[in-house]
Amino acid sequence: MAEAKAEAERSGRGRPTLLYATKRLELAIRARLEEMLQGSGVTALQYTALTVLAVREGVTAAQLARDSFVTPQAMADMLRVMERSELIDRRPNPTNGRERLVSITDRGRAVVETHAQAARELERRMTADWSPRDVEAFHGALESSWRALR
Amino acid sequence: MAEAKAEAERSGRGRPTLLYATKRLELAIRARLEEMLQGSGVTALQYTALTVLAVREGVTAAQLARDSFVTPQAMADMLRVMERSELIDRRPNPTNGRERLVSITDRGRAVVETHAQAARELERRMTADWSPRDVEAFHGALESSWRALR
DNA sequence: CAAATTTCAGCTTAACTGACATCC
DNA sequence: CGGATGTCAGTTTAGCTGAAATTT
Repeated sequence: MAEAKAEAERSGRGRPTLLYATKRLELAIRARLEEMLQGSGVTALQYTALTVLAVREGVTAAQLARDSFVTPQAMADMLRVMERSELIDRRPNPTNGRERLVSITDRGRAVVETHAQAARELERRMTADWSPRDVEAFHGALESSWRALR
Repeated sequence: MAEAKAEAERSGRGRPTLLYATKRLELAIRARLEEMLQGSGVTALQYTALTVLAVREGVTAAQLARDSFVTPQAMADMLRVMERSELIDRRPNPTNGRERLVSITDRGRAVVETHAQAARELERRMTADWSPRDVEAFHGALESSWRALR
């Protein structure tokens, strides 16, 4: 057990692992997002999904599930709720009968825009005092490590 | 709605937001951690908590909850399960009767060590081809943005 | 047939809110 | 007393597994 402690010391004076540091940041973001969305009728998870769908038209639930590392069932659950709230709609793919393509609705877009200002503020708060280079590097690092785990 | 799309374009050709990029990475890490822990009897969440407790002796549940941005009740739930599995124990603080200090047990430490190799491999995979500088910068960025949201 | 997408059903876990006792 | 800690009870949500229908 002394070894575990020594290992931790060697790897940076008790600095949390990359794995934990990522989780911790995600939890903090979720907490702040939920504050921001108080009373809006959408959850932090739904809002995050909407920001993705706002720039990604006509994608299948299965593809979204793969991108997000959740099961198709979990994604279907979320989409069903969002469809009921008319934040998204799903239409059969004309060129592939079994697929249903997901799109954001005008109402979904309105939700995103209503909170866009606050969301940008949140990101700005996270990256206050960083250079544009640093922000760019952080973006790149998050994306690159995500891709490495696919 | 054309504005939302234009905004997205301007901010980087449909690049996901920092908020989503972080969540997506966290989900990917969790999925890989759970593969790694198959059959070990601990969840990804418990394992991550154990790695923290391995380098942080004698802390209260309330403090852990604050650090992790979860409610005290959620933390209590998790600790109760881990105590039952004898991964941690809790003893009254001699200098403060109401507090119960959490410590990792030898068994908890053994779990961490059993998977330390695989966890390091996971982190290495995330940061393959990065310079030590880049890894350090990523660590710093995760911690700094977490701190900015507290 | 094999593979992929979607859906249904049932379940477990992780979180929440609210209330309350306890202790400095 | 006020503030923090811890716990109990009940609920909700998010995720899972397993199984089946459908289509390419």
